[in-house]
Amino acid sequence: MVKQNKWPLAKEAVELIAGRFKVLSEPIRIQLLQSLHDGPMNVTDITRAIASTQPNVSKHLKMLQEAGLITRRQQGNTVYYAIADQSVYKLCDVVCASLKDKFTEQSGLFG
Amino acid sequence: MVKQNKWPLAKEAVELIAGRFKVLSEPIRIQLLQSLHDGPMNVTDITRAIASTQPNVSKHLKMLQEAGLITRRQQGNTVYYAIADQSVYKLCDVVCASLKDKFTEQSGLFG
DNA sequence: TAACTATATTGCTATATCGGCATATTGTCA
DNA sequence: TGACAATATGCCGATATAGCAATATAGTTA
Repeated sequence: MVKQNKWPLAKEAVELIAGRFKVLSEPIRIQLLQSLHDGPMNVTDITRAIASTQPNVSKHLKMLQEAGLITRRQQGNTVYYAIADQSVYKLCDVVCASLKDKFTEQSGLFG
Repeated sequence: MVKQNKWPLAKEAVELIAGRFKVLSEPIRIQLLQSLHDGPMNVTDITRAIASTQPNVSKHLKMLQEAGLITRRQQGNTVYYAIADQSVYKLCDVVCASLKDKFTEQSGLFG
């Protein structure tokens, strides 16, 4: 039961949709979004949380921000990022359910 | 109201999720999935429907199939592909809604 | 078997982007 | 102002993948 929008989608709409998926297509960016799930965090703490380097984290946070998925708030010389679009969690959950189904089905092949 | 799975997700789970998004991150693959929305189609018809080349269509169909999103059925010398995972439409709809919200909000900035 | 059709594969070039490193920028505080 | 801390940016080499063109493969039919 999928709520449908206008079909077929315009070419430009398709590109925007694909672009959104592209933003989410890197594990580190999924991790960043996850680390912001329970509230805003600054770059240093995020860097520790996901065990990456600060420049790399900053770079990917910027991409997420430009995509409108997170917000940036500077306070003194520390910068807090926060989730701007809760739908990303919905997307992850839908994918998780799909993957789970798939693996369950596959394991069923062996009784 | 987002149904939560186990958090934080394991590193391997994050990679699988990102991988699923990566499959959906190309406009042509979104188009392919759309063209299969109303039922199975063969490669030639799909190629016409999305105005691409046959080798390119075959390549991307293969990727979608390997990701478990579509199925392949050969009948004679024509091959029919069909949707295997309806969740992709759900994903597109969630993204569409998010994008629509974003643009609505932005247009609101101008009264 | 030969010709034909439908689909898949391979080799290629061009482009995009990742992570790492060095460094620039900006804010704070002594 | 100078030293320091937090964050951002620019450059790099390596890798991935898109689309194209040519060709291979497999099924059909005469």
